Amino acid sequence: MELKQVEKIAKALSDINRLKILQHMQRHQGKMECNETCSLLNLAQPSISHHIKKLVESELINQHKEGRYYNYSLNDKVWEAYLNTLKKL
Amino acid sequence: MELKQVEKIAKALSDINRLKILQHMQRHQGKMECNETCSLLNLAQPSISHHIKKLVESELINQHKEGRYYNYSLNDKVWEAYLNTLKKL
DNA sequence: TTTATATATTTAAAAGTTTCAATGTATTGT
DNA sequence: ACAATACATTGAAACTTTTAAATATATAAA
Repeated sequence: MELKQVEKIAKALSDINRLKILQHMQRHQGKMECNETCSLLNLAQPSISHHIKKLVESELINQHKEGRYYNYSLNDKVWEAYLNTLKKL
Repeated sequence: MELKQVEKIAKALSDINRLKILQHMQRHQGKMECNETCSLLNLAQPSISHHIKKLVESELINQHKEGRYYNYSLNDKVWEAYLNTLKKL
């Protein structure tokens, strides 16, 4: 993976709220409701939306629309590539 | 590793210049001269100093004074813990 | 001991990030 | 169709980061 992409992913991971979002996501098999997440993190809805966007843009996670809701999944390939690039830096 | 520390390390890794510094460091067995690094990255000396400080503060690297120069080494434990925490997030 | 070299610190400007109120859009239930 | 719900976008304030000029400190070399 290029350093530019590593930078982008590290940026996505460099905020405690986004880390908590990822953790929450993982523990709920990608099912995550905005309102619930808002109260979990004590943030307003646009903030959650902004954070999720950063995670999606980093390509760490995929977003699938399911009616009114979204489901999320880790992009394992990108995730692995990030960890491997760092390991071999 | 606590999420707060993951955040700090990710922040340290979230700048292309710091990634290049780490890479350069690794490829030179931790021997790194400031001036050389300045011209490599096209940055002024205080900027390099600032970036290295962030890496040291994140505990990703150790700094050993050797006369007028510094030598650096990866803090393997912290590095591993970071990668493992993310892997198991 | 003076001078040169390597790196750190302070300060301040410019750029980027985080947050949320207000508002917009898409989907579902009545 | 209308109201309710889930989420996105815009715009602006507060805060943080990046950068470098100026200056300081530590070590080595002459």
